[in-house]
Amino acid sequence: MYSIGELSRRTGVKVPTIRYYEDTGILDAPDRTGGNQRRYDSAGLERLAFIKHARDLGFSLEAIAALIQLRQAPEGSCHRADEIARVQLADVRSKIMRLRALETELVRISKSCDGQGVADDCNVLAALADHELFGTDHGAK
Amino acid sequence: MYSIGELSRRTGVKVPTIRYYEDTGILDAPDRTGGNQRRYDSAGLERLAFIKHARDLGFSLEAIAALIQLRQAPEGSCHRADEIARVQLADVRSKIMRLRALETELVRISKSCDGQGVADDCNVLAALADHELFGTDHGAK
DNA sequence: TATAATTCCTCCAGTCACTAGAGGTTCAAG
DNA sequence: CTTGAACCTCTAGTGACTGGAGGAATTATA
Repeated sequence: MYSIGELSRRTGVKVPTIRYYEDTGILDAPDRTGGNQRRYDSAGLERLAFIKHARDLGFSLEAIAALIQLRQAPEGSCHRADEIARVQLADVRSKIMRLRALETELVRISKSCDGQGVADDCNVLAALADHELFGTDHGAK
Repeated sequence: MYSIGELSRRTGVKVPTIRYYEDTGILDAPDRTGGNQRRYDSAGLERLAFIKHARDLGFSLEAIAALIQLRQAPEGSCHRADEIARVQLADVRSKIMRLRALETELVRISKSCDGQGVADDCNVLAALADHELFGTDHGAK
């Protein structure tokens, strides 16, 4: 049996976050001691590790809840789990593309500024003020 | 003079977001008509375009507020603006690296699942459950 | 066994950057 | 002068936590 702090140490999930997961229903409420403290078993530990890993991969809590549903209904189809993972992959890829464009632009901005001049003719500020310098299609989500 | 809707159309920033920017102080409160409606001049338009562009580049509103301070104190040093841009660039790069690691992992997970099996032996779920499958260093921020 | 230090409890508020809705007012066109 | 679009304020909600207050339980040490 693990206390909430022990669970936190073993999974790397902060204590208030564990309680938050319980509140939202993604983590089952564990048994309590006579003094009302949470005591987790290895199933609880496993579940939290699963959530942590999925969160680290960028899955939303909503997606994780769906994944857990699937785990608990083993006769269900794998299709949905695969779909969730593929949506997540597409999302990660689009984020990477967007960030790469930002990187290019920031490099250009930073390169043009040696940090020595006065703000009045600072290229960082000028670049930010003037859309035309690099086209305007940054807003795409 | 532009109404708030006109400003929204010209900058691509939604109306409630413009009001939100005013609330937080990042955008100056404009003059009002007799009927209490906001009317912006070209300075307001420019300022909002600046904010929009910086937001698209991933700057926080806090960082943008600092940048605006610098623009309004033209005798100040360029150094701070350059620093803010460089921090932003470093942040973008670390996000890209993290996302690339996630991409690799998600590809591996997805490839192992044809979506046809049952959840009980679905590799997506197994991969998520088992840290050991790909090492454990996903939590690095 | 007594005490001290640590960990735990609940509840509430705050973060960031918006977004949405209710209920009412003003503006511009015809 | 009427209609309908756009505007106003205010409140509350989003996601995924994070932090603090104030107090109770547990664990370690003397």
